[in-house]
Amino acid sequence: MPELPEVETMRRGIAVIVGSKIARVSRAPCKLRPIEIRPQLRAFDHRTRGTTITGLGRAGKRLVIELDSSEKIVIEPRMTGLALLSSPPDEEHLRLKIELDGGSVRELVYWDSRGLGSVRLLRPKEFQLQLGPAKLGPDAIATTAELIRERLRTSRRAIKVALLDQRAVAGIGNLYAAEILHVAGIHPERTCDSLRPNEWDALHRAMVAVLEAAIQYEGSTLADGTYRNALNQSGNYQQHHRVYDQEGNLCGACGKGTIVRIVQAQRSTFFCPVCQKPRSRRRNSPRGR
DNA sequence: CCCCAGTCCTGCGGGC
DNA sequence: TGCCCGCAGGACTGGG
Repeated sequence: MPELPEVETMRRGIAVIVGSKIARVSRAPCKLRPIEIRPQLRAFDHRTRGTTITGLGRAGKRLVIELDSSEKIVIEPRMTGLALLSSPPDEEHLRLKIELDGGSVRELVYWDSRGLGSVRLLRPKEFQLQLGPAKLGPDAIATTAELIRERLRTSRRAIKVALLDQRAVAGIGNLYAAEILHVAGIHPERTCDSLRPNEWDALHRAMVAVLEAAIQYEGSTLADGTYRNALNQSGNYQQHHRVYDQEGNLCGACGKGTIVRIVQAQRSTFFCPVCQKPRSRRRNSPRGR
């Protein structure tokens, strides 16, 4: 599931397309339901044809292709979308082709097995509206402990749930939320308003450390094998998962706890009950007669 | 403000 | 062996 590290890997992997011209945008002959493209293909092709790709960015979990027309192509892979320069995993899930001119690669393709993703062409104003600060928080890898704390410290939501809120902080999904909280030693059910300043610091440090390590390893390719880099190669960070999908395994960090799975906001949460204790309340709870 | 359930979608694995 | 069901979840929406 592409989260920040996977999308960042995609971005780096397709960097060679900068400077190329878009020759044509076309749908691949995919028999499955077409993915969402906005505007519709005709207009999309018309508005992009002949433009030059001037840069590549990332906005949280979205890939941003900047054009010299000042418009931007925003690719949102959701669960299974991939931006590829070559050899897609198969032909039947190939959804969109962006044919290129004047560079070393002939086309950029969008492949998506479940088809939940989207490809959109946005004018500057639309981009600002849809991906601006009102909709997307600061990028998880380029923010500060103070900023995160400021945004969340009065919230009564569980910290794990809040980390998935892209308006609070952008780029974290279910997998990395679990990994980050484990490294930070914070129980996923702790409410935001219960975290102390030093815990926000620990959370921020863990966030940067986990996401940067995951980028170094080119993301996580899970058992379903869906996530791949621009050249259709697997990531390697899954070998370093401490808690995600590790239910029943011994925690590698403490060697004592067994990883458990709970459900929060209809999503699986994995954690180590030894490394991530709920805040002790013994001290202040006068109980008994 | 926040929470919850439902929605989109396909592939896979468990259970019978 | 084959079929059905439920699960995976990112982002969004509508109701409470």
